Amino acid sequence: MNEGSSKEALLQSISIDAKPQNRAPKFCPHSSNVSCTSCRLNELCLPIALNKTEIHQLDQIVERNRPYKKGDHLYRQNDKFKSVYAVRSGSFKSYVVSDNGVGRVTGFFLPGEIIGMDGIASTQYVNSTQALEHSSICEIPFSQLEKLSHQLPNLQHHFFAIMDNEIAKDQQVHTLLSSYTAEERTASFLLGLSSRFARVSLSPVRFLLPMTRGDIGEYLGLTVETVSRIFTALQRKKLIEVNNREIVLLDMTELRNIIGAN
Amino acid sequence: MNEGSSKEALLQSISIDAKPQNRAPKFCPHSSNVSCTSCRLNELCLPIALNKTEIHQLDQIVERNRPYKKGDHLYRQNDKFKSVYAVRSGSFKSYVVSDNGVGRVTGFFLPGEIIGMDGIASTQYVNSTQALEHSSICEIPFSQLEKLSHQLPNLQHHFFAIMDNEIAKDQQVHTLLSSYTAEERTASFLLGLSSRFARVSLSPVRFLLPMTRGDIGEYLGLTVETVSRIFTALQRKKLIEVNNREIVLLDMTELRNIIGAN
DNA sequence: CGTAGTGTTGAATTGAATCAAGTGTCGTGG
DNA sequence: CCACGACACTTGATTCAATTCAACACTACG
Repeated sequence: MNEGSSKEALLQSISIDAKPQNRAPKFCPHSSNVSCTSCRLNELCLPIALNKTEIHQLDQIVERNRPYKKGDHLYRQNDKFKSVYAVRSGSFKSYVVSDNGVGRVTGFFLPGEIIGMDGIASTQYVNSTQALEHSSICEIPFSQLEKLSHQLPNLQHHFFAIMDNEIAKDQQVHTLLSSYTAEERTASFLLGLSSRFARVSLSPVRFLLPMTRGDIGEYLGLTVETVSRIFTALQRKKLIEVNNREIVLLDMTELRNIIGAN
Repeated sequence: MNEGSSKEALLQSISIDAKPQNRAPKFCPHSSNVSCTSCRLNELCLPIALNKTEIHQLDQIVERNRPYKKGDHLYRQNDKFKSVYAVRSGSFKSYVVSDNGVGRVTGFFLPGEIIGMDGIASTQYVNSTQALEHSSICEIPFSQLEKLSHQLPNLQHHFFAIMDNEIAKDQQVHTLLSSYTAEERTASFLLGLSSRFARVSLSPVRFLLPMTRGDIGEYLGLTVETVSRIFTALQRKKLIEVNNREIVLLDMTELRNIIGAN
């Protein structure tokens, strides 16, 4: 249905760093961009649970790098661990490549989400992470974050919580992979994306996939072909509508039932 | 081969709280048991990276509960999050049960390992955790651990690292489940156990499985039947020897090749 | 405009699940 | 101390979901 236009609209809505507002840096004159205080994501990101003064302190250690373009690496497997990153706009994927060249996608990251927490233990990153589209991030040198955490109990607690969410998320994936069928995995994946888009005030029923079918397959433990087939199957059942990267969730209830049935 | 005796020997060696030593409490008079300082696991557990004074402070907040017997729960899904636990002896499994009654094992825990870090974020445990055999644990009230972490940078850092290991471990499982065959998963599982036993100075080639085939299956995303079949297949190939719960790894190199081949 | 990357669809194959029947093991109570 | 019952494990036959192999269409970018 009226292809071009709806697609454009979507493309706009999905791109977080849209147009107008958030230019002028306020608290971080050395930065080319918004401070944590004025960042629209501060309700989701590290600043959550911090008061004004505390956020200001956090601001001091955040480095706002140049934008990354599609395919650019944030870091690579075995690089020395140095920072964690908060996605400001765009999206990223983490992946590992085993010796024999088989790749596996370990995660996708949307705005407001934290990247790079693997590596704290080992002092090296265990994943590679690259941008899926034009994206921008905030870099937070971990040693400084750690130091600041001593002074700000809220920050320490919050950071524990973030890491813990990571664990919880991984365990959900564990469940997903160990007992779900291809259809259940795919439905669950779409619903997961949906609520993550909702978190950043994007439509939970209409969005563009930033990743390829191949990426999805490597993440869900399925082949490209299977992912593609499931998409068409779900479309045939009128649960979703697919046009290339554009997804419309037509029947969230029924999608949830697919998983709930398990 | 000479069943009874070898099995007894194993049973002894696997049971961490063996016999002689570690009785008399040293630093913790209120405890019925050893202090962190004198605990044989202190090289693996939380005290790592702490100095004597710091360990003593940690000691103050550790509660050494009565032993748990097989099937006893440490906590259940949705219980209010209160503590993390360090396994002193024995073993535990974590699991979730979905609405329809299908269970999934989310992890196994051996001596020196930390249980209960799910829940920090949500304030409720997301798993249930129960003893697989007679076991004892150290309970560490999290609020106090958090407070102490402010004072002891080493502890904070170490705890970050522990959580991070948890993440790394989950990601390995992710890989395992998303692209490995039943045989690869099983081989990987056995090798994983092997090195965890080695960590606590038990034989890495000869050990007793504390869990059932069913547990293994629920953990690896396989059925009981498949796990059983793979065990016999690996035995036929002379890579392992199986007698009920007793496992002997005959050819670790070849077991690693099974995985490496992927 | 052409080429590489991305996505779809079909047919054949296969690895693991399911169904089914049976043996082995352990803990409990008589 | 033995017998019983519940649970744990094994093995075989069949089925089925997802992979593999193969061919082709679409899209997007230099």
